[in-house]
Amino acid sequence: MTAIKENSTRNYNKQVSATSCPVTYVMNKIGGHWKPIILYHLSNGSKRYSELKRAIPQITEKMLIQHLKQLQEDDLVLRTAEPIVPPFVTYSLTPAGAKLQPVLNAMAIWGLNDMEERR
Amino acid sequence: MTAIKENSTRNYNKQVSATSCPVTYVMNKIGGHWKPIILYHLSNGSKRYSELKRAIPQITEKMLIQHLKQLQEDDLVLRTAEPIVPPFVTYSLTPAGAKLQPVLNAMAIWGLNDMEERR
DNA sequence: ATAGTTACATACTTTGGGGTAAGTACTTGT
DNA sequence: ACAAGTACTTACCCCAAAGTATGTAACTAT
Repeated sequence: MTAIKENSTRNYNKQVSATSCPVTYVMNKIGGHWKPIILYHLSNGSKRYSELKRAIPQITEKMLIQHLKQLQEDDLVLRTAEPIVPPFVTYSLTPAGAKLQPVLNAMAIWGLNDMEERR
Repeated sequence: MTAIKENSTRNYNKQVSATSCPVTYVMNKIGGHWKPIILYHLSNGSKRYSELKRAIPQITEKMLIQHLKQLQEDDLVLRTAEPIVPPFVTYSLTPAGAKLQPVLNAMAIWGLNDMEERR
């Protein structure tokens, strides 16, 4: 999953910003084209991998699992796999992921309002 | 300021996400390593270019004006130049930029709480 | 036997954000 | 004459995120 070059200025600055600026810290967790959209779809209850895929048609499978993995690592999303075949894997929000909802809502409200005003 | 290739899938998806997902819309405006930090420093009142530069020592001048320009284009920040020499340019938050403050606060609060919990 | 389903994995390429370094115009202080 | 300050600009490079394409295991239904 894309190895990072630890000793680049870019990466260094990112670390610094993330630890010193809580807003950047949040954006590192929910940034990326698809993460907010994934979180949105999971906010209406847990979904299977294939359900998410169908719900977000433009996303490629690579991007979908990549972001799902990152969201798991950040403890925002929980993966539950039933050991049957064909596989049955569901994704749901963790408590931390659920606590993020008001923040996402606040952002969405500002965004919608701003889009409205600039029309 | 880094020309964009309009007809790339990447850029297309970004546009789509930004117009269909209000959260992504917001992140396009406040994303980037330095934008939240710049907005934070402006939230305590307007600042000169050189004051911002000194307040954020790690940022390069290129990044600083680049982000300031984008923030102006997004109508979050207002540039006021007095026609004297040496130049006297101040940056301040627009009403839209000020309205963003509660959102940034909500993000910061979640971020700080999350950082705390994972220690 | 073979086609389909599910949930991935992996190699390769592209590109846009970010960093480095240097230069500019205009004036004031020494 | 020249150094210093202010607010930029410009050319160039690097790399990590995103996209493209293809493959895989294990089982079921026809």
